[in-house]
Amino acid sequence: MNFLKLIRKNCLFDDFSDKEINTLFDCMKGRIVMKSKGMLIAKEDSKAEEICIVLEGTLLKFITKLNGEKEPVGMLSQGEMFGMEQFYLEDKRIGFNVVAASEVSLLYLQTNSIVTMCEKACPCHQKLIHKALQYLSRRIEDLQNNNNYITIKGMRLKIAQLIYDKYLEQNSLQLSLGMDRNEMAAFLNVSRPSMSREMMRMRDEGIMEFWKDKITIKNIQKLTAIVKRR
Amino acid sequence: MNFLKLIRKNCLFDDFSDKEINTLFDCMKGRIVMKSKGMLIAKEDSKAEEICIVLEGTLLKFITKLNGEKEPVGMLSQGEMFGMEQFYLEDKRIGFNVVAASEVSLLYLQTNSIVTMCEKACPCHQKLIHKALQYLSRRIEDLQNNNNYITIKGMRLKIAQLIYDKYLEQNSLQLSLGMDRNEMAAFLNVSRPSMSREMMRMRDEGIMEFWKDKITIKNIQKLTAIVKRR
DNA sequence: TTAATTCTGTAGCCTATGCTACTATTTTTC
DNA sequence: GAAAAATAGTAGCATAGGCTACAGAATTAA
Repeated sequence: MNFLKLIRKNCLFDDFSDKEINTLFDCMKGRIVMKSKGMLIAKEDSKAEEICIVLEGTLLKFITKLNGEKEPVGMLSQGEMFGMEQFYLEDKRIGFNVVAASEVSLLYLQTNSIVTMCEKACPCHQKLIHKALQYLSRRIEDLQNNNNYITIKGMRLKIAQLIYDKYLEQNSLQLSLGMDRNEMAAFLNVSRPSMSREMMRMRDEGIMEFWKDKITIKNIQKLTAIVKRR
Repeated sequence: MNFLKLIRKNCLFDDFSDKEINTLFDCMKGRIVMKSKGMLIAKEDSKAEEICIVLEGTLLKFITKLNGEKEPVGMLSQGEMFGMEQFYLEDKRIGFNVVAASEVSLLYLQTNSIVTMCEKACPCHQKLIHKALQYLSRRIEDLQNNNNYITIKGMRLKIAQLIYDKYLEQNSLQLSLGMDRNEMAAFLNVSRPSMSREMMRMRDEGIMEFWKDKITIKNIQKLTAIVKRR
């Protein structure tokens, strides 16, 4: 797949013309880097001076806990990026490690030039700034929503809400969670066996069926009933 | 207190000159509005077209739950604002109600003009954009930190971490929480009696003393010991 | 000052959930 | 295709913490 198609997977660049992208690429001192699986992309206390956009492959974010254990805190797939929100902070500290989960190609762009580039205030300049503000705003919204799952009281409610949201998102009674049980438990901030136990109960009550990360909602009324009264 | 001093309490404007502020005020179609205690400032499903900065007084944010109950979700004091992060979202929906908790004076500014104003790319334009990006980034950081408390397992750990953070922040063994027990419990996402119970235990063990929202750390070693091994 | 209301601490009960195994199944590796 | 490593379900026990209810302080209102 060609470079222009790839870069448009990223939300900052999704509606720029070929010409504009080339201009921006120069403006922002773009450079493309390939890394192989397992390589360290960024250390958690390094400073963000560039945005890093995933063109191909997957990155893994993790932090090192005080006891030395590594805790995964998310992943970045095609089109996603990191380094933007840190750049504008006092210390620019990234706060997590990034490692390649597969063969990856990455695009680095100077974050700095988002604000300072092209003194003539070219039209793509404005659009890019708007996109940047949009991106950060969405991150805020996401975080506020993520809080939601963690804040929700009750195992059944957490599970139901997650499935219900995926149902709305994928608009189908057959949905894919996109994570395994461990990840799901971590995401909901509960223990895996307890979660499993409750999922089995819900299956027994005919609310849903599941196999690995595929869920089939069998009784949408019951599911909505659980979700609605929170 | 004069207008210029007041507007500089807001993080977007904290290092602009008088002249620049006046320019921006015109550019962004600034208008100042007074409201009295109890008045509704914004409804939760209205659209953000302007930023609203608190010049004087305090605003209260709350959401209406499905059962009709009002749940407070934060407050805005002098210099703080709302409406910015929502403006760049698809639907611009604010998502919470805002009501005046006291006599207030508010400054409204057209969010739109942050990106589009002064085609000549005047210097204050760039600075303002940078400030906006900074503000949003800080919000992200804040949210990520708030998650922390909620994610922490164990009553004692939650309490200890909160107090420890306040200790670092206020740099004194005698500190002020700035919230009552109910707010604190809500903030840590636990029940008030359970929290109280644990606080009493910690007092009995000589870790701390407290009276209302004032805490005195009696044994900082013990406190750090709790916090350090998470 | 008294009354009303809002905070805080206390007690006791009970359930939801964490945790530790262990097993069965599936996927990966070589 | 056998062995190894993930992944998922099950069971049982221990307990942290939720909830209700009440009492005493302290603050606010009248």
